[in-house]
Amino acid sequence: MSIFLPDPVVKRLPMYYRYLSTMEQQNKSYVSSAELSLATGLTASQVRQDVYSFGGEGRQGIGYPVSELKKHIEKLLGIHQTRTMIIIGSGNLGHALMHYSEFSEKKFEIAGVFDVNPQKIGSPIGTLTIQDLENLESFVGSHPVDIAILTLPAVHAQAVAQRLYHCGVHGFWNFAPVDLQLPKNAAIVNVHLDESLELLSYHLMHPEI
Amino acid sequence: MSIFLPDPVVKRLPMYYRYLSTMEQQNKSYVSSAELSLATGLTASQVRQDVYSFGGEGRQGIGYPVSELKKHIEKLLGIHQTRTMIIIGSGNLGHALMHYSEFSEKKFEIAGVFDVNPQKIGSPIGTLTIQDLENLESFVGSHPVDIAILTLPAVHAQAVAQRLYHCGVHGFWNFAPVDLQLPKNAAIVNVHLDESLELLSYHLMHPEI
DNA sequence: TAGATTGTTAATCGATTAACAATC
DNA sequence: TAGATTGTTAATCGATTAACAATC
Repeated sequence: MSIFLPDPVVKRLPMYYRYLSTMEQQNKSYVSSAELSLATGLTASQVRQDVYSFGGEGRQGIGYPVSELKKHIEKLLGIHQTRTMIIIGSGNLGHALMHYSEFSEKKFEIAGVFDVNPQKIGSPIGTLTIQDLENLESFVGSHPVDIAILTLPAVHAQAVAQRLYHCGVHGFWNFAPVDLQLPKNAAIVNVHLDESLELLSYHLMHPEI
Repeated sequence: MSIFLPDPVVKRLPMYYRYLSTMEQQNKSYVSSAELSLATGLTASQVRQDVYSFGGEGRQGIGYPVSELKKHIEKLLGIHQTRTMIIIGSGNLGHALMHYSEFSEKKFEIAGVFDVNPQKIGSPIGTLTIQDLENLESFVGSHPVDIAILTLPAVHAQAVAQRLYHCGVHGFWNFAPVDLQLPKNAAIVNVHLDESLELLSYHLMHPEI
């Protein structure tokens, strides 16, 4: 198992995983780099280089075994194991993610939802009850939590992230429009929706040929 | 105004814009590449190279004028003008984006919401009413629409995107876990939440040092 | 003037692409 | 065997970093 993977390769792993999942459902047993090239928009050469770099194995003259390669990527991504998540902030986005059905299929489970608004604390959300953010440390102390989903206002994100880090939560899926400053062993992935939309605006201004 | 900007630079524009906005609010008039380096995590050299490449101007010995640089990026991104959007799919994510308050402040307006579910059609959503997807073409024909937000099931995304493209909508903010195949003058930005979460899982598996 | 910081070219680094031998 | 396609090294391309002259 390779120690180091370049960041561009890592970022492409989920996409490979998605196409391989689709192909597996279609009972496709082997896929060539040429076919993956067509699906992903990458060059066939890059597909081969990627698979080579992350240690996947194919059969010359035949292609890559779909299920096997999928399982290999699954392990690299660590999505063969179940992850426990909590949601911080029960606003619109928090609610949407609470009910986002893709998660359960993919072994990501939501174990708690927290808010500071007294109006919301105690009210039901899915099969759970919104808890007071005051209880964060005690909850995390008694339940294993892998990932915190941050859907709270930007001004509070950094402080809450620090509290989470200090009680042992090292994974952050951050929807607040700020960059979190945490020790480098924290795993942070940002979903900056405002920036994403601004990027779309740019491409509308500057369409390709 | 530069004709071509490399993709990595374009992707950093929204981040520069965010930091410059914050600094403007703090009444900071000039910012150096060293300060931007600290904030963004990029090197000062890269900040200067970026600004140089997208045609921003600073003052030697002083730094970059915050408001001026912000306005410059604003124009590049095209977010000085108002954009009209419609939402396709009034599920959890569609609802959340409908109420996402960041938009209105930033000149992105939602003009319509569409669904195929007869139970939902006709019911209110914010200040609007959910419309039948059948009415898509007639609505777009009589209202200017810049961007379609796709929050519908993956299996229907491609077909609806094609309908939209053919009636003149060329901007797609795609939340469905598929890659859309459209003519290359279409502007597509994907928000693949499942892939984003899988990437986080990878980083949890392989923390930095 | 001295100090600070940009503007801009050149050097370096790393990612992508090309090529083709290996082999199924 | 002939054809197809991977595995792997080398070449190329482009992005980042370094350097320093220009100038505020």
